[in-house]
Amino acid sequence: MAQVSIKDIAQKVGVSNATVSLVLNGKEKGGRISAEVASRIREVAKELNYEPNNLARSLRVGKSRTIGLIIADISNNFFASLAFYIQEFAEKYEYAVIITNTNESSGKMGKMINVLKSRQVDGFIIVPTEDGEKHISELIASRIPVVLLDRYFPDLPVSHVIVNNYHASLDATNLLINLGCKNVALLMYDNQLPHMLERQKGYEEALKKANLFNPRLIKKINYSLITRDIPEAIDALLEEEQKVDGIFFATNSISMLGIKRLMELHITIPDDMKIVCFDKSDAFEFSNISIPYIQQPIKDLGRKAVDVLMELINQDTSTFTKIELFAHLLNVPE
Amino acid sequence: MAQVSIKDIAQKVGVSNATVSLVLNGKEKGGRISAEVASRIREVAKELNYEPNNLARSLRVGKSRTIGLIIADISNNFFASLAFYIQEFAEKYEYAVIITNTNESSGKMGKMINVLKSRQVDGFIIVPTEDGEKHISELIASRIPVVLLDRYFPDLPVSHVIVNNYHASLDATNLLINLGCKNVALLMYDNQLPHMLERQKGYEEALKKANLFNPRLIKKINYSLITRDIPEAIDALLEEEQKVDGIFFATNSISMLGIKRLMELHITIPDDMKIVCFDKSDAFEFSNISIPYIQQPIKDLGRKAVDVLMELINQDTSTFTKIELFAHLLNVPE
DNA sequence: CTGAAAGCGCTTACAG
DNA sequence: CTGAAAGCGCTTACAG
Repeated sequence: MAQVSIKDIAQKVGVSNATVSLVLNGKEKGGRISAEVASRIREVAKELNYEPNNLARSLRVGKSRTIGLIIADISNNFFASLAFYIQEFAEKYEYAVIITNTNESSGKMGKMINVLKSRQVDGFIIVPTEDGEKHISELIASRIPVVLLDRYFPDLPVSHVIVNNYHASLDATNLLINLGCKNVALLMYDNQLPHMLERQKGYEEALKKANLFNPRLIKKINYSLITRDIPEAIDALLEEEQKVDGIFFATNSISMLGIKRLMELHITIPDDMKIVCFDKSDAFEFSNISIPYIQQPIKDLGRKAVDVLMELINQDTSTFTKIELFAHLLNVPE
Repeated sequence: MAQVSIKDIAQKVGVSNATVSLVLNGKEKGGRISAEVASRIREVAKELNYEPNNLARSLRVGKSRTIGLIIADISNNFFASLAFYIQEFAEKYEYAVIITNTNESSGKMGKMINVLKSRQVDGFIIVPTEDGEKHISELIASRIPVVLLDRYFPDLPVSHVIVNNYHASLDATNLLINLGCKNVALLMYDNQLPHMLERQKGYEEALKKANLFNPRLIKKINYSLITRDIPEAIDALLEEEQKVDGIFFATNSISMLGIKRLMELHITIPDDMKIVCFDKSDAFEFSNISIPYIQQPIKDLGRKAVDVLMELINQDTSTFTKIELFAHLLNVPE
């Protein structure tokens, strides 16, 4: 509407648009603008309640100071916190964040990439979905800075910030073994994403080393059928000949429903069944049992993702940075 | 970088920019462009992998197709879901959403309003903070469409979408009364936001009608000191002469810590203490007791907020719409 | 040292 | 009916 522009200020003060722009951007040093003119410009700008139009600026300078964030499942607490921190850190760089959600659909991820591209985001932070490798590699080809977060594709020449899932899972499984479990199960998602496979690998190696590995105890859950698959998996495990005495839940969404099922069946944790979870659930607060879990450094993940992206945007090189953070076990019984 | 523009297509096909723009926007009907030219343009656009620059478009048409969403506390599950739905519905209108968080600070809310304004958002959806009335009224004065969500300021001429907090709280308190509670406490935040005061009012009226009102049983929590104030409040209630037998928790963040405290003290729910909560917490899933709670229609709140804002944006009137939805009690014991 | 002009990529009112 | 031109608000390279 009655948007005040640089032109209005220039007119009122009686100088050129350029001079106004220079002063308002603090670039007066080069073109030694008289102090009076400068202060007069600032005065009028305030008086007219001038606010710069970032759209125009972006169009001109070719940078939008906007990050496109694509999250696989924003209803998951872990990702929601991640989004929160990314926003906080981006703000420090004076970047805005457009958050979108794919609901684990690679088709939607592709669509979101295009939406955000057409809005001229300067870079992407993406938690990719399964089968999304093609979309990511196309994005890379278009030479827009990208950082993958939490999940990654080992073969793609792209920066990422992840947690060492293998080690975390190794530790978690070893904890159950050290607590005396002989038949340790794994509930994980049935997908081919490397981070999930590495959680499986950590689990397997720990058990193999202890001579306790039994492939029958790995249950794979279909993401879109969790409310059906998880109780079924738990029930199946309880019917195993070798009494299952430990479970490693590979994600917090799985642990949520898994623990719920155990409680429904009146199985006492940790007496009848010892468990370890990947990520904390809010729900832990509530229960009076202390459940060991793998704590990912969410804040650091967010910070690093933003830092790496900013480097990519600013130095305009085509190198890539791979960052791996370590997760730690919490609530370990003494 | 090698961004393909309308000009490139025009040049290659040998027509004007205008023609290309018309065709690509499906506005060929007016200016009867020959079918061959149209299809040739589309062909070349695809071939060059053309993607429109929305920034330029926005600058020209004066609409950014972007909503600024300002949330008071994104770490709260209720608001996170709200943000999620708003995004989903905005997408249907081909609007993007820039989500920002104020952490309940009105100073930050003011800052965020300016950041989003300079990015030329077409409208705002805001969950305002306490003491934020001035910022909101300034925003209204600048004639940008605004919808307040979940919270509101009764005196301000601005659209809002809220839940009838009074009725919900009346129902919740009556439930406790009907279950036989004689001394019903309220844990609420210590602020002057109308939605909070209405929750208090519903609580009070129900108890007054039943001749059970006792102002000593209202405990006000300082938002930034919840981990200290909530256990203290619970402990104080338990020392009341008249044995407190029911508690109404006015928000899910309060209920989370409140229930945790009760469990630490080994107070059995609902035998020793009956409770009702405003909003569901994920944590409920976990516990094997069924806790009655007020379910707000989160999805509808999000949908309505977007619908109202879109109307405001499109019809450019200065009327305002006040929408009130009803919440319902769930998990009510028979 | 400083102002006038060009141009970012798009759309639309207007002249031919 | 269609193309050439203007202009959204800004910044910056360039001429004076």
